[in-house]
Amino acid sequence: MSVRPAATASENPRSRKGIETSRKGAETRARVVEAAKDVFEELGFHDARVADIAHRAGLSHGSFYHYFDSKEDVFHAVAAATDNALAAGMEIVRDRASTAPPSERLTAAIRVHFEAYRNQARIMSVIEQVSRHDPHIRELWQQLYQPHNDEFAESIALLQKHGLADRALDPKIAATALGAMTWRFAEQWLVQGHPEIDFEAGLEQLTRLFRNALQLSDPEKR
Amino acid sequence: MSVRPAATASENPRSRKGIETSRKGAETRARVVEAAKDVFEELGFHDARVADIAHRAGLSHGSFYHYFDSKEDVFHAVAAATDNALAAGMEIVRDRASTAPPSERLTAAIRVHFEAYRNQARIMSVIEQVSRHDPHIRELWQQLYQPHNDEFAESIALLQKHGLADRALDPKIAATALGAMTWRFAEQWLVQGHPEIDFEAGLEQLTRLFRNALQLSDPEKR
Amino acid sequence: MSVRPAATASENPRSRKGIETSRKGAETRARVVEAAKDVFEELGFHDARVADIAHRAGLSHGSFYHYFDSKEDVFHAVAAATDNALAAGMEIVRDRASTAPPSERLTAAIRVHFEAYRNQARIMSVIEQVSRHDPHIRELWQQLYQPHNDEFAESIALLQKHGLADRALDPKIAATALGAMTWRFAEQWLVQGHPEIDFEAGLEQLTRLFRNALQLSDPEKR
Amino acid sequence: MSVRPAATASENPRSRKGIETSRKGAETRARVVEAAKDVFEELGFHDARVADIAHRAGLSHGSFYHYFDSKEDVFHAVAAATDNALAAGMEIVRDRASTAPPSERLTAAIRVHFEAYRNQARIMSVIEQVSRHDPHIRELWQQLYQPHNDEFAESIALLQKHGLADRALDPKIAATALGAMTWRFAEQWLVQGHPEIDFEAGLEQLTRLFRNALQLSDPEKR
DNA sequence: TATGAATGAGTCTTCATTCAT
DNA sequence: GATGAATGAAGACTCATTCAT
Repeated sequence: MSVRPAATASENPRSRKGIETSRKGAETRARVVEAAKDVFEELGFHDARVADIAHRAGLSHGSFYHYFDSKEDVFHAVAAATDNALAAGMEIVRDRASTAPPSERLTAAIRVHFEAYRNQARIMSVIEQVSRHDPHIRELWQQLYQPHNDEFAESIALLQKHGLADRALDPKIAATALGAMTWRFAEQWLVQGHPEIDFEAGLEQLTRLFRNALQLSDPEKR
Repeated sequence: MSVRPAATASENPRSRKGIETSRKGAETRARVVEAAKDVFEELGFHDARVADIAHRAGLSHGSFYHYFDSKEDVFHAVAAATDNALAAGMEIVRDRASTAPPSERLTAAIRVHFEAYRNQARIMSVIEQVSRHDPHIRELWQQLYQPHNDEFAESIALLQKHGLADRALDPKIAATALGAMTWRFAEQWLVQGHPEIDFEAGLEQLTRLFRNALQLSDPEKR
Repeated sequence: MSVRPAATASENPRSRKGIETSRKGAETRARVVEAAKDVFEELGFHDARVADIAHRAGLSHGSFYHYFDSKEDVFHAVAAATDNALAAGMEIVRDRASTAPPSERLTAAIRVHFEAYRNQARIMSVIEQVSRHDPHIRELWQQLYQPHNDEFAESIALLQKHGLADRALDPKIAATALGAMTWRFAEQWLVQGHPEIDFEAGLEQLTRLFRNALQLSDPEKR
Repeated sequence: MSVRPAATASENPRSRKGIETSRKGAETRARVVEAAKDVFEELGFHDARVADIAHRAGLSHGSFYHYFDSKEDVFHAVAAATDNALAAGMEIVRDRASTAPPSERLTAAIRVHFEAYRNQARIMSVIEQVSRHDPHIRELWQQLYQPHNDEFAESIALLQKHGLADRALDPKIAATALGAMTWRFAEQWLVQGHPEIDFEAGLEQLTRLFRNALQLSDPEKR
């Protein structure tokens, strides 16, 4: 499922940048990416100025261009980093998932997702916005999101086959709709702080809505 | 629940602009709002230029400022108009709803929502983006959205009281999460065209997910 | 022979600029072109800044872009204007030429050329430089220059046919080489001021070199 | 006539740069000059970046400044090298010239000139451009060109005195004008590839134009 | 010698907004 | 009401050059 290709692409921009990089250079570059993430989170993409980013990275205005070709370019790097961070979280579910019963797997998956989201929430909100106008970001995003959606759809289909989930549901649509719920709810809850409920309570409610929606029943309960 | 009439939107309804609004002036103003909506849908808020809007309205660059104080100002007018259009749709549900059984009311509500969304989908996507950085828009948006959410939460609570819905759900959270699902799914489906399913099929699946999630049972079925 | 197409092209840039232009606007635009010509003559293309041009036209920095898309764009306008000015000069020769004997025609043509050049010399020097890196300018230039060269070659061929010019010369090559002499000598003489001789003396010498080179003999002298 | 040795070109031959020039250092320096020549030929002076030159020389960006003080500085070195290459060609004519009859000497001189030009044509075109704005280059160029022009003028005067050339010509002006022809024609022909004729044919025509222009007659033909 | 990180002045360009007519 | 000319602040980006290692 790895998203490497896209990530790599934005690390080797087409320009001469970074062909030969010293340790110090790599560190500075990382500092710039972090600074960019902070600034984008605070101001959004459009209102963020390259000068802000450079300044926060403790760098002169011009030095920014030693590392990135443009504001878009850093943004791609930030998105790729976020992408990687989230992907790492997702992997975990996959492994743990194999043996456990469906409802436990679901619970685990939702928890992992929200825990990952909690750390990346603000920047992801920005990424989503930008992806509407930047095909490159959109593609990067699809590459991360799509596999999970497909996998989720397959899980639903499997459960239906075993009589453990509502057979009237179209797996693809259900996966998309429930994914939409998770994603959007996470943004409202964790970024905009509404509703004001504690983490465990939110998780529990979300999980229950999921189970209900799929009419999920565990095998041993039969 | 009422959402303020359109006049509210442009902040200073009787400000410098439009003190003496002739018939022709009102028509031109309306043309500008429409043009603005088109342009915002195409380019988003930031990339839309006042010149684009004026041009599409068949107006000179400078004349734009006879009608609106700024780009923000037109945007508010556009948002208010959208707001009104959606609110009108919502009213209908309310009236029809009183006598019908819960599941029918839900079905009707979801249909109305998606039908309204279908026409306003693109501009709403833009409005959502802008609302993240524009408190005025955010407030406007809250004024529309919150009442529905509250109403929805109350309905859920009522159903729970009558034993017609899953009592383990927190009405507020459930209302928010299911609202998030509807909203986000509508955007993916109707704006981005994914998944590619026909309108009735999408409606049917969404409705079923809703019913399942709430564990909704109709009174007569008991 | 008119070079209108190219000239027109640079007057209707692809952008929205100048679609509707008032009298005042046209005047300002003309002032910008003149200012640009002055600045380019003084500093050359690369060292000329848009700010210089705007300032010399008595215009704010940003207003420049009301009339032209870029520095390149004004340059094209300047080149087109020069092109037109020279072309007008050339026309004259054509008319007068028909009846006069060859040597007189030659004398007249050389005089006209140098008189035209004298006024446009500096800017033409710049245009020549730019044309090496700007295909658009190069083409514009070719459109002016080529027809004259062809016409000159035809004249030589005709004279050869009548036994009035050295038959061992290849008309095309001779036309090109003598054109090169005229052009380059004019630049050294009229732009760089070397050698320091008066206008009539220079003209007389150049004319003699031309006549000698072609071994031109007038019909009546036979 | 001698043109200053290459050292002159880089202004401060024993300045900060190259105080202790090792064998390796000298080689690298030569590589930079060659790289610079290539880049200048391709992009012209203004569009050539120091980074390009360093890169083509297989050198790091910063190392460039071990060898040259500035972009101007390398350019001077390149110009000096070209100057030397051409001067070498010219010497040959001088030696061979003394005994041969005028027309043969002319033929030889033109051939040598074009053969030299053929190899240096592109860079010379750039040098000419730069010399318009760089007094140092202009002077360097004068130092090469002027002596030849003077020598040529003297030759013409001598021929006139012996009745072997058109006495109505001013030797200085004729030398300048014919030099202009040679120079400019060479550029059009050898750099821009127009007209498309083979080397010998071009040479033959040019030579004939020269002879005609001067009304050159060989002594033995008298 | 060599490297590449860092600098910052210099320019172009965009665009919302104002204003005289 | 309408026009389009004019403004100027804001910001992105380039590149020659310096410097610590």
